[in-house]
Formats: sequence, structure tokens, C-alpha cells
Amino acid sequence: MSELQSRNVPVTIARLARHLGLSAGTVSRALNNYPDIAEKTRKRVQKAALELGYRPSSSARRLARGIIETVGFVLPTTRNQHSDPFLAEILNGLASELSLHDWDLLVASVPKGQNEIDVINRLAGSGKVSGFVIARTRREDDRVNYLRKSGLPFVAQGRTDTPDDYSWLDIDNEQAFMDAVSYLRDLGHAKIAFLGGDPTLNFAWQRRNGYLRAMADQNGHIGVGYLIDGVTDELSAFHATRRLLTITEQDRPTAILCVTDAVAIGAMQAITHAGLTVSRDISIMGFDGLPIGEAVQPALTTLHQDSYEIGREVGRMILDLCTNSPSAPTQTLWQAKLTPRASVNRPGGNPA
Amino acid sequence: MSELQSRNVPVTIARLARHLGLSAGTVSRALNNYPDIAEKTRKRVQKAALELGYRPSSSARRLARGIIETVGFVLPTTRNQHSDPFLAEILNGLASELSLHDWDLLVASVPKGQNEIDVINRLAGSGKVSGFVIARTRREDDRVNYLRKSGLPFVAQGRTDTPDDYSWLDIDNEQAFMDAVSYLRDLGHAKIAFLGGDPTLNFAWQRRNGYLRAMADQNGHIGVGYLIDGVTDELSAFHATRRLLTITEQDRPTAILCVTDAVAIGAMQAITHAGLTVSRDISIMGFDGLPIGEAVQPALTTLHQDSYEIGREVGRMILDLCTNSPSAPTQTLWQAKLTPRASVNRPGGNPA
DNA sequence: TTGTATGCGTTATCAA
DNA sequence: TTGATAACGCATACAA
Repeated sequence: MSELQSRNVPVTIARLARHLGLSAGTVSRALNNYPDIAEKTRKRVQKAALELGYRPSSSARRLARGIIETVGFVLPTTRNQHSDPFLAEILNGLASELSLHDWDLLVASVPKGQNEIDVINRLAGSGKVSGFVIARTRREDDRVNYLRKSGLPFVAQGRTDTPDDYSWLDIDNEQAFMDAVSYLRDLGHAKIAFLGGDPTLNFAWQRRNGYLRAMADQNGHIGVGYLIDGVTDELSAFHATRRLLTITEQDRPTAILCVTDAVAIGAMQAITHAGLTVSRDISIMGFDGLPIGEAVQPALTTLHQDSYEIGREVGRMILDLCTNSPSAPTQTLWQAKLTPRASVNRPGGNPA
Repeated sequence: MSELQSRNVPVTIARLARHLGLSAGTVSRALNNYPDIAEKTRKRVQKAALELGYRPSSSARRLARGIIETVGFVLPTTRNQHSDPFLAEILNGLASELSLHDWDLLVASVPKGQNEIDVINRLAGSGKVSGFVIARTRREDDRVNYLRKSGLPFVAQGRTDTPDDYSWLDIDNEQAFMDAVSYLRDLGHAKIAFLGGDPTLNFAWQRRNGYLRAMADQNGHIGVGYLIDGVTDELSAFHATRRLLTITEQDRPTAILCVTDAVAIGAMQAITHAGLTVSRDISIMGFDGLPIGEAVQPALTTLHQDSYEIGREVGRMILDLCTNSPSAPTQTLWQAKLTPRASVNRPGGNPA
């Protein structure tokens, strides 16, 4: 029997069984730690499995047990993924958590001519995944609506406008931006502008709401032209900020709250380019906690979120959903962490 | 027979067959367009499949055909993924290309306590993937060495030091940085510094070599302290540049070539912070083509690479490798595209 | 405590 | 042109 180490012949349970003089059923149960197997046999089987390099075939196991143990992640359809520096971190956290439980992460993109629903459908229909994680949630989100109806387990990273009946993990963007406004007002800022993002993306909408609500609550005055939507990256931020700077010095904002760090960087560039000084003339505040924020001059005051941990927690949630199918959805709200640095100062530039 | 639309009962080939009064084998062959099926039958089967919402079970199909049709991607083990703005784009391109051929992309991360080899082993051993794509290739790379030995199909995005006997797609980093040096020298720069990255990552090493080789070829003089390694992000770039600026004005570089755009941004910050003006006093050049480069002031001269297209091409390569198992490896070298903007000028600041 | 038999859903081989 | 039948590798109910 020289079949032991013969190359390229995958070692299956049947081979193991023959090699050990046992039946396939016994070997299978020994490997899966069934209680009705003699301790001695179990040891012997597991030792042989290790030595011969036995690896269970996931297709066969899935077919037999009717399980999938794979989570699907459909990449958001934004052409320029550079604008989402979190995806890689979230994927990393998600994959890490899943792998702890021997689950897999299947990443799919949306080919031209198809939409996200088609892709979800295909993955779920052919039994490739048992649940989904979605990111970049929009206020009105086809994916969420579809998944909700379909009954498939899923976790959204970010809520929609109607978030009651499904599981999600979100940052409390509204609270974060209310905190930001309070922080600025406590320092003496009365004229606070806001550079908002794509208002169909809920995170941007929530941040916008936080700004508006805090300004209203605190009797703040939102000057003409203080609120600019659709600022999604450094370049559009640069141009939006230039528009802000055309306001007469009397009415010009003393602080600009930015929907993301990327937008904040663009705003800083515009201010410097106009011959003004960030922090002394205008304070800038962002959101994300990107590493670049520590390197710009002055360092960027921001609100920090840990994408890797978000990914891990989302992983825990989808695992729970897929394995325990709980009746009530899990909804988790995390607080962002205010990180004061030098780009925010008292109006007029007196150190805080 | 009211079994047709009954919910939650997955429609299998067997159900289809019963519903049509055919045998399972015939249905299977009809669905897979075997030539020995009557045209009329084929139509009838495919119509019914569509109506009843038949989706082949991928586990079963894989088990029966002994195929996998899945590519594995092991996320590079860098703690801070923000520092790699390409991953998401490469994944997107890769997944797009794979999905065109109904292949899947399995993304795995490396849990603490394991190494990349363990993960590769596990994925390949249990028949979860039929090949690998790896990124962030190091000059000496365990993954490449292991995969090479194992005989598993794989494509590396980026070469190792010994790139002869496997398939890869790489940017011609050395040529790119030689071009960059030529570009700067043609403008009149003689004193050119280089901020290099992690020299164990081959892309950084190649760029470093390009700089050194071009400087040597063109009889350039590399001043003391002109070459700084280990600059990996904006913050370390900021500090490295401050060191450059301590050089006496006589010997100070008139241009700084940066291993990445992120590093270039940090360098620009340091220069501005020191009261100097980028482009007029010191020219800055990066590599990547990040969107932020268009927004900084002055806009960043850079070398551009299209990560999405890199991902797609790598996808084509791994598909070819897995399906045709060609004898010779495919090795592809792409040129980066020089993108002149305002951050580079003649020394002394006279417009080019 | 172990062996036998059957099934998961699909494909493939062989008859009819 | 179609229908049985037997795999693929594993898990499990039941018999021994």
C-alpha cells in the first residue's frame, strides 16, 4: 500500500479509513468529535489525519450538511474607490472575525449592466453565501429593501432612513456632529459652516442633521452659504471652500465643519492657498481619523472611528444572525471619539 | 402538484425533472447545453428553470465536477490598511473580471498567531480556492516561495527579487523613477533627494533603484543625507523632510522625489511649515495618482497607475492560469504615466 | 463503540 | 435523444 504519500491524490475520508482499517463513518465521527467514539480511536484517527494531511472538502461538507458558512460582501459601486479609505480596513476586520469561526468571506463586485440586486440574488440563489454584509448604506437603499423582503440574513454597516426592522451597526454620526458643534461653540465660534457630502449616503445626511440640529438647539445662526452639500473629496472641498472665502470678512465663518477628513484636507488647502492660516483665521474640523490628519499642518482636529473594529463587530453580528437566527434584530450604535488637535482654535487665533 | 411556488423549498434539478416529466440527467444536460438534447426539450427545460427560479447549487456542482472556480486573496498583513489606498480598487477590478466568468473571489485575512502560509494552506487544502492572487509583494516573499513550491496557480501583483519562474503583473517602478529623475534633470535640477519607503517591499526597492541608477547614469550627485529610507506615510515623510531642510542652503536639494503620493503630501506639508514654498523653493514629485494630488496646493506632479485595471488584468491572468494551466508563466510589465502638475518647477522657481 | 446504508444536488457514463 | 445508475466526499440515522 504505497498510496500514503502519493502526490496529487487528495487524501479523503475514505482513504483515511482504509489506511486505518476503519469505516468512513467512524473516521468522520472521530474527526468531528462525536461522543460515541472511543477515546483511543479518536486519537488514532486525528493523528493519522494530521500526518497524512487530511483536509475536509468544503464543497462536500457543505453539500452534506446543507450549510454554507460564507458571508457575501458586495463592493459598493463607486467608480473611484480611493475615496473610501475604510473599505480595506473593514474587510480586514470582517475577514478576521469570520476566519476565527472558519467562515469565509466572498467579495463580489457589480459588473457593468447589472445592479447590486442581481449580484446579491446570484450569490444567495446558488447557495454561495448564507448572509450578506453591506456597506456605504444609502438613505433609501435598494439592497436593504431587497434583503429585508427576501428574509436573507444581513447586517448593514450604516442605517437607512427606516432602520427599525433589520440589523445594523452604525456610528452615531448625528451625535458626533452635535458634539463637534458644541466643541466649536464652547471655544467661542458662532459662525460655523458645514461642508456636507453626498446627501443620498446616510452617513453624510446624519452628519448634516447633527450640524443643523445642534445649531438650532444652541441658537446658532447659519449664515447664507454656510451649508454646502455634495462635497465628496479633496478637490470639490477645495472649490467649495473658495466659495466660502468669498463671503465678506464680517460674515465669513470662523470655523468649518467637514463631513470627512478628506474634505477637511481640501478645505485646509484652499484656506492656505488664499493666504489665510488654518486655526488662526479659520478653524477646521474633520471626521474619520485618517493618518494623514496627523501629518498636515496644523494637525487636523477630527472625530475618530476604528474601521477595523467596525468590521470585526459586523462580523460577529452576521455570524450570530446566520447561526442563531434570533428573532429580534441587533442594532448597534457606536460613538465616534473627538480627537482635538491644532486645526481648531478660538476664533481670532488665541490659543485655547 | 402544488409544489411549484411553495416557499423555502429550494428548486433542485430533481424537482424540475419531476415537474417536467423528465429525468434529472436530461434536465442537467439541457441546462448545460449539451449537444445531444432535442432543441424543443432544451427550450422547455430552460423556460421552466427560469420560471421556477432554479439556481444550481455551487457546492454540489463543485463536488460533482471537481472544480472550484474561486480565487483566493489573502489580505496583506499591515496593521494600518489606510496606508494602502489601492487594495479596494484592485479588489474591485479583480472581482469584476472574475465575475464575468462566473468565478468568485474569496478574501481572507491572517488571524493573529497565524501566518500567511497557514492561511494559504487552509484555503487550498480544503478545496476552497483553485488559485491565489497576492499583492504587496516583498523582495523576499514567503508566500511566493511557498506557492512556487506547492505548484498552486497564483499571480503576484508585484515581483520578488527572483521573478523568473512564476506569473506576475508589475508596474515598471524602476523605469518610472528613472523617467522621473530625467524629467527633473531636464528642468535643471541637479540636487535631487529621494524619500524611499520600506525597502523590504519590492515596489519601494525598485523605485529606489530607479533613482540611484538614473542619478548614476546621468552623472548626478547624490548629496549627503539625500536618500532617506523607511518613509511610509505622511507623518514620517514630514519628519524626514524636516531633516532634509536642515541641510545648508548651499547643498539643500532643489527637488524631492517621493516613493508615493502620501509621502509627497507629507513632504509638502513640511516645506510649507518651514516657511518655504513648494515648487518655487523645492519641487516635489510623487507616485500613484491619488485624487488628493489634484487638490493640494500646488497640485502634485506624479506618476499614475490605474489600480482598477491592474486588478482586472491580474484577474485575466489568474483565470488563464487556472483554466488553461499554460506551461510558461505570464509576466507583464506596465508603464506608469507621468502626470506633470504644478509641484515641480525649474529650480529657482522660474516657470518651466 | 463501530459498521452499514442512505442522501445532499449535480455531473457523467452507459444503455436503451 | 433520453433514462437509469453511479459517482463526487462527507455526514448521519440506524443497525449491529
